[in-house]
This record gives sequence, structure tokens and C-alpha cells, in this order.
Amino acid sequence: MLAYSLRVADVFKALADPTRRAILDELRDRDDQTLFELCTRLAMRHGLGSSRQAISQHLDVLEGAGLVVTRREGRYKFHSLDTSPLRAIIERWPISDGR
Amino acid sequence: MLAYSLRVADVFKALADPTRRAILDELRDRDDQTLFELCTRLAMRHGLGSSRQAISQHLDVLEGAGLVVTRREGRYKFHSLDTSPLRAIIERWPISDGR
DNA sequence: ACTATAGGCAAGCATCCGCTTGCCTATCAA
DNA sequence: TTGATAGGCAAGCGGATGCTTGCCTATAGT
Repeated sequence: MLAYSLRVADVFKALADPTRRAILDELRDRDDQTLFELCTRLAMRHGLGSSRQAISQHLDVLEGAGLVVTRREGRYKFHSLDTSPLRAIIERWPISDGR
Repeated sequence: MLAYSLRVADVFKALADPTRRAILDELRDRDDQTLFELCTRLAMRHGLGSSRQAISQHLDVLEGAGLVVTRREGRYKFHSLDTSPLRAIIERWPISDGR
């Protein structure tokens, strides 16, 4: 319960940065990407010029929030999107219908 | 379109702060609260010891993000919750069902 | 008119955060 | 074994941010 609450704060903090949101967009369009894949595709399709280290740190934050899950394979580390932590948001403040 | 994108960034930034999330919780439980009402109720029910000015600044951020709407009446300013900006979140990253 | 209440404005400060920089480890190919 | 590739660790810097402090405006009550 407490750990869950801490996790919730991490989710909101993770979503607060535009580069991290672009990473989530990129992973939504293509799953199982490595760090370098993400770097190049973010530069190509999202106009981001962030360095490898910057993206790596962002991925750490996203993974800590549970929004990104990873899978090791040799020297590669594949990253995928997990949107389930977002459920807490809409359950916390139910979205008023209409308008 | 551009203004909309800027608004989205404001929503995420607004949600990043725990005090602002507590304000949203409070407004979800009781609508049409004044600044002083919020201050006292946040202290009572959420254990927050923030000053009036701090809460006022948080309300400005929330209003700028469209998450809080206000209504003037004499020297009172009533604050209410508007969850509709949250819709953009779940539309952007559809929540995977199950587990 | 005077006082109290509800709220606003703006400067200063301490902390946090994203990014860079430099170096290191691990896996694979030649 | 040597070199190249994929990724990790950690210190430092500059800008953003939450909060305080002090003062100001406006509305309501007596």
C-alpha cells in the first residue's frame, strides 16, 4: 500500500518531462527497442537531439515508475511500454463525461 | 493545435506535485471551495501544513492547466475540479486491458 | 470611516532536475 | 587478443520550481 503510493508519485514525476513523454510515444509505436534505436528514432521522428546518456537516464526514471519494462538479451536491453500504471490516474479522478 | 500541445505539458506539470494532487483530491470530495477552506481542509484531512500563499500558487498552476475552474462571488473565489484535461492522457497511451 | 477578512503580486532563497562530461564494464566479431 | 559496440556509473553545472516573506488591493461588517 505504501509502496504503491510511492509508485504513484514516481508515475506522475515520470510523465512531467516532455522528452520522457516522447519516449513513451515512440515505444507505443514500436515495442522492444534498444537504447540506441530509441536515440536515433527520437531524433528522426520527434526532432529530439538528446544524448545517449540523457535518454538512458530518462529510461531509468520510466522504468522506476513502471511505465517501461525491459528485457536483457546478450549485450542488448530491449525496452517496452507498459501503460497499466496510468490506470491509477483515471481511477483517482474519474473523468466527467460530456463536453 | 499548438496551444493544445502547450496545455498538455501544463497538465502533466501540474500533476507532478503531491500538494497539487492533494488539492485535486480535496476538490473531488467537495466542490466550490475557497482558498481558505482548502487550506484548512488540506491541513485537517491531508496533513498538509502549506501556507496560504503556497496553496494559492498551486491553484494558479492547476487553473492554468485547466484542471481547476473558478467562480468569483464578491470577495470569495470558489474553486472546482475539472477532470476533462485528463482525457488526453488515456487517449495518448491506451491502457492495455487485463492484469 | 475604520477594521477585518479574502485574496493578489513580486522578490528572494533553497532545493530539485535534466543534461553534460568522463570514464568504466560487458558482450560480440575479427 | 584486439577492437568495436551496447550500456552503466557518478560528479558537476545551470536552470526550473516550490516556498517564504513582505506588502498591496478589494469586499464586507460595524
